Amino acid sequence: MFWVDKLIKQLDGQTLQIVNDSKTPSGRAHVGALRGVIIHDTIFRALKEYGFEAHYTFGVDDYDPLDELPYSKYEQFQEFLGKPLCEVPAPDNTTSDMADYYISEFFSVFKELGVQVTTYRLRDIYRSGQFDATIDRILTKADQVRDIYRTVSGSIRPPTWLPIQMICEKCGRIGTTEAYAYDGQEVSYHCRPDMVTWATGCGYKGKGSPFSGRSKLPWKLEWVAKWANQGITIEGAGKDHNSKGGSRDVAVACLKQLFGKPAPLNIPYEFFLVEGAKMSSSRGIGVAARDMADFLPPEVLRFLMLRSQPNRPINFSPSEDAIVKLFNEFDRCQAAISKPNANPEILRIRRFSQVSRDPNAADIEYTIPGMQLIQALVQLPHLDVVTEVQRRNPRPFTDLEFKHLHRRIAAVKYWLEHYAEDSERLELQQELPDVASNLSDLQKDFLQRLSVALKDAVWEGNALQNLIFATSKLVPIPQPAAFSAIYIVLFGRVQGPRAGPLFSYLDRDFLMTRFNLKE
RNA sequence: GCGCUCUUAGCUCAGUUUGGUAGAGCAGCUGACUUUUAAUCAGUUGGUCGAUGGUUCGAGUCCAUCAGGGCGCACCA
Repeated sequence: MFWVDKLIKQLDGQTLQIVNDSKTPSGRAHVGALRGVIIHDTIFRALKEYGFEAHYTFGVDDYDPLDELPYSKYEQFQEFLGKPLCEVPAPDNTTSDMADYYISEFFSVFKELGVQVTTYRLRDIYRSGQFDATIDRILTKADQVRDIYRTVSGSIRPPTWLPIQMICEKCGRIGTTEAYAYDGQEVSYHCRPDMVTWATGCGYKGKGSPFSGRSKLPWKLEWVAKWANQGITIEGAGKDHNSKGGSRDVAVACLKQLFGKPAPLNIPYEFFLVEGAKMSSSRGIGVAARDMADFLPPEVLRFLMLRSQPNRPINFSPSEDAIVKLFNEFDRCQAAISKPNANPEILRIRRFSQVSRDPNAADIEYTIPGMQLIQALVQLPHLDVVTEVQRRNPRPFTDLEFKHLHRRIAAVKYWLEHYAEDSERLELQQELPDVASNLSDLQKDFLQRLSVALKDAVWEGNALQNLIFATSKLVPIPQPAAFSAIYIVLFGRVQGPRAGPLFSYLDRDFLMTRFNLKE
């Protein structure tokens, strides 16, 4: 059974389900951040399918302090370290602030993936006072919070420690203030220069109201506040939160003890890993969510994210083999739609991979050529890929198929430009490659005969393919050796696209010259 | 140090919650398609389920211990 169906079976009968997720917009969102998004979206879609009244909300944690510079080139942002992200200017001033800048890019991916969420910004929540009552309760019961910290996570807080971060009214920093007293109205705090290593407080000591956006809860308590205030019933988290005594445990304990509410259903999920760091740098991989969405078609990206069970890590590799396999598996999954006895789990995966939120959407039935073929055709110069694949297809493509075909072609081009190793490229060599000198005499003889035979050949794929076989018999030469000879002189590698059709796309004189090694 | 997770066919993984004769896809192999490519179709090989011990009429499944892999947390979110 598909993991999401199992998950929903565990739910109690409560009809209203609120699924929540969040992200701190402190830099370009990594592709791994999409895993949680897709997991929650899949749960959300499935809930509606099962007849629950479901909502999917997504919080932008833009009141968090800037605790590192997104890129070293932004050294001019040094002075903003410690200030709320929504108070830091955007790197290029295209948007009002840094938080908005980064989350906008992330949300643009949501849209393409068909992820529909109700978004909210923590700055608005705090400033509008929606958290005020919760903050008061937490501050009033700070002793219980300290106790939970001690018993659950084993961290000892001084008796004066308060779970609140005031915004320094002098320097505007939020990450450098230490609160030490609350009288029910105002919080006393100290903006300490040595509070954290990544930012320097101004030294101001002050006292002020923690309400209406003048303070922020630390992460663990902020989580509690969201759960308590918004009635969240389902929220998974990456394994970084799910260690014993980690933030999740502390938050759940606080929610129960301070607010008497049950913990939302957790879905602990593993990370999405992109092939080892060494490989990624050598391939110059951009692993931002935006980059991955530019590469993979949306339904393939969804497929990649949700076909693995949440508790399993996903290892993504942009190697040719891995990419071809990914698309092939997606195509098999796609083909299952029209098979009468298809594996039901495969059908579930396919359903939730589709971009459209409508489970009965008509736009999921299409069949387009596989990745190998498109990869080969895209790399042949002066060839209109769409025309060529249409010519081979038994029936005319539908508009929907054209759309997906174009998207797949774009994926191949993106892969070639950003990820492909030289050895993975299929480049028609302008000159005879050096490796051709390693050809055996038999292979050379074969190419020579082929060159002559091509002179009067019918220039059509199957006819050419047959000509190749016939020529190899004349030499005679084992066929694998014959084919690799062809690929070596054309591409400098031992394999390639189906030779007959390939020839038909190429110029007769060019091939005759290339195969005539004696020249 | 604390904790999570994984180990099942060559590869990627289902199956473990509620024990009952080992599964899928790919690869491989065989055959077909008037001839073998990173094509199509049909068929098919292949696993003492990481190790040891225990519970049981019966263990991939439950319990304990061990080994190996991956990862997280340690007062950041």
